Amino acid sequence: MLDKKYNFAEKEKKWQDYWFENDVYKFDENSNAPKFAIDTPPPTVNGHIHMGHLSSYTHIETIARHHRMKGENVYFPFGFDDNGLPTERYVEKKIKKHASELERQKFIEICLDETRKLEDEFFDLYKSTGFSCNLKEHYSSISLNTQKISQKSFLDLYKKGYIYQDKAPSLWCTECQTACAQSELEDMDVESTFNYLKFFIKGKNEYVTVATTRPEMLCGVVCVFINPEDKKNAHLLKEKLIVPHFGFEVPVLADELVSMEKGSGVVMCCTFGDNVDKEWQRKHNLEIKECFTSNGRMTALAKEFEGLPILACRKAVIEKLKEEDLLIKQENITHTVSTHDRCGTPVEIEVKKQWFIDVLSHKQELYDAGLKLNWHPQNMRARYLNWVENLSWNWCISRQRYYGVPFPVWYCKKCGKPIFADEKDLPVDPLKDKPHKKCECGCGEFEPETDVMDTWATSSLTPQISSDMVTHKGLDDSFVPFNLRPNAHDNIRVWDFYTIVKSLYHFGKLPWTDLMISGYVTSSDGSKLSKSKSNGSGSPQEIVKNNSADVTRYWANNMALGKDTAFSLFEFDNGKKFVNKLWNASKFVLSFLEDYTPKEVKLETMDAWLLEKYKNLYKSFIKHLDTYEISLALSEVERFFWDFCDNYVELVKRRLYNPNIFGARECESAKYTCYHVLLGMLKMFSPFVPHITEEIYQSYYAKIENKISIHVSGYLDLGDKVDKSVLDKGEEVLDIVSAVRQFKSENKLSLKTEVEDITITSQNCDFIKKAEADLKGVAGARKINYKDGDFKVEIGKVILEQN
RNA sequence: GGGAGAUUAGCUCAGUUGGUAGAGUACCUGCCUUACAAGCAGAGGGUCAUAGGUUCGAGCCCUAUAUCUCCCACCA
Repeated sequence: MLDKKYNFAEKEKKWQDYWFENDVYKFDENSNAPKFAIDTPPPTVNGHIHMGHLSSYTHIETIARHHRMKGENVYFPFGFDDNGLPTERYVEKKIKKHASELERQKFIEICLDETRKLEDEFFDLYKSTGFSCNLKEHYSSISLNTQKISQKSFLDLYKKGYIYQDKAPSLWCTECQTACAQSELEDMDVESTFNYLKFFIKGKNEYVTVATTRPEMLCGVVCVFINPEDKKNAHLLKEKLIVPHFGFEVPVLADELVSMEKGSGVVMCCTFGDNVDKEWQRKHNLEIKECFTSNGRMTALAKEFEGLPILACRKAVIEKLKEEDLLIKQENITHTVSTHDRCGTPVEIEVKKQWFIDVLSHKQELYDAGLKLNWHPQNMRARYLNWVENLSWNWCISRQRYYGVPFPVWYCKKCGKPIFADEKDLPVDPLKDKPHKKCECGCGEFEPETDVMDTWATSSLTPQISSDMVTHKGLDDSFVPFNLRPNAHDNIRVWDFYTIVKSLYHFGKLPWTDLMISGYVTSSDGSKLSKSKSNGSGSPQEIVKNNSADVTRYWANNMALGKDTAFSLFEFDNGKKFVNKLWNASKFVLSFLEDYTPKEVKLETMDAWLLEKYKNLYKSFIKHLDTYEISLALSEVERFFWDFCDNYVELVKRRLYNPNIFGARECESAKYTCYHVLLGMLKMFSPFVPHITEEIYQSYYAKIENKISIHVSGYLDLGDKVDKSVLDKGEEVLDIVSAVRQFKSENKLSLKTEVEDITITSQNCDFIKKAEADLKGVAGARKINYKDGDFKVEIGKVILEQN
């Protein structure tokens, strides 16, 4: 017997411990069942988790449970992305110090320590939400084993010619003082001024107007461009121009990228103010002039402005130009600048020696990969393709930082050639370890590579890192392709893209077959939730604790796939009601099944109808979950469930209570139906609300089915041939019930009020007659008359209660 | 500038092969019905953004338009 009230706090904890202790969700390496491998997103350990993460993980969770219920051998690993800049930034903020202020080793130790604390918090939340990933073992992107895999990947791609080192322009963050990748850029609107400056023509008292938003870069101007079609300014090509204030001269060149309409139609070029400068530098082989130091100060080029931060210098230069009457006018504008997603600082372009993975020469291959993968929802494919089409930088994987996977590389002190570590020695830390061989030039002394790898250079290997926990094969493709890569849409251009790159380059294979892309949870005002801003409505820990894991999961599972949803606790009410109803309905139904053993019986009409309806539901339920339509699957089974409660149970409860009146076989038929349909529903609900379904299952069905848990008990498939005519005719019986209820409601009568008779006009009287006993009961009718014709229900005389 | 999505009841949103507009919630009217008042029954409430088109038939397909959100590009 189930308790009168369901105590979620007690039960949820109980089952979480039970699942954990009994390894209910363990992946079976020796199983012959079809494998379903999930490339679980390792959360970035850089702050506290929010409802967005929780909802996205719930979706993954539900899919994992679904496949387990289908009898598949589900590989659902668990890990943390705890290396790299995100973590460093988190730690820097926390200790209020820049990494460069500490000794390298000390800083790394603090990072390790802080991530461990956060990881404990993540772990507790995963467990208390009932996640069925393997909680007993997890990978970490900073562990030595991961470093080994990551370094091996580096060596392999270098050997295959995908990785190169070059002194080339790369994106630079002056705040984090490191190179970054195109995928780490974020747009930001900034108030700025468009400054129209006088560039005098050498030897003449004439000037050309040049407009710029970056006057502080005047010291780095290398030339001025006009459009080759620009007849008005064509004469300038023969002239030299004098850079305002700084006074040096630069040539005028022509390039079709210059827009004649923008600004004054004449543009100054520095190396490097933006992307176009980068292209011009290459195309016209321009001199490289560095205006900024790596921490965002002006270099000696800026003369008296040397040492000033970029923005301060801009102000100072503008003042100077005003004084010298070189500034014609200023326009206030709002323009978009690219900023670093980790700190919000506008990025600059710097020329430094960096390691790159070539993606630009494989665009087509990468594009085609996007076409071959199954995206759910489908429109997310466009985002990937759009990203690949617009790639303009190779993937810079070196970071001038500290807490990350080191490059397995040294440089010869004499000739400067890189020396690579031997695979068998991995992982290596070039700062501590030394190469075992001499350089080709005969020199035996080396400088270590001090850069570390971009965190994505490692997390793009999650299929290998996670499967290594089972295969112990390291960088290996025996688990590839995984069945599913799930993540939110912000990661398409980052994690998804990079994982595809690595898998194609290493193995020539796609890393997975399917992607499931979740939307964002936004705060109630529509803004994005973030780990640093606290604009959510409480921490996930509190929400789960106050509302139960099942209700929280129910909420998350109702989000349409790929769509952003505003968070609102109000939406939790549905889940609370649902859980309560499921408990009460199960309690009621099971109270009739205490000594029941299921056996075949000739079914009553409405019982047969419900079973047909179940079969119909089952088919579409499986279809929805197989295609990751979680919310549709849930809403369908839920609709069936409420219908079961309000209509079917009402129809048969008298039969269940009174076998002596309705007949033993008739009662048995209802029991048979209740037994199977409730079991089937619990199993279907189990991926969504795992705790309450387990509690109900364990209190009754587990013994009969002899299963350790509902979650590995398999769905209840009653066959897929559905008799559509039975479905329709059964609905007509419900229409009769509905008509009687309406009559009573309109006449303000209690539903149990009895009536003398009802007269049913229908073309299905033969069918309805077979359900007469149930119908009489629920309608409170003493007699039923039948007529052939178009559907109509007439209610006879009301029998008033006799006291 | 390129792309994706949204626009359906007062509110939040479903609606996946084109076939009489749905749910929850709110409001209203009833009902203590041998599970559930965190419940049950019933009622009202919609030119499915706008304008055209295809079709016997369009919320759904096509073409424009409007408003909003997001991604990308531009960012002299």
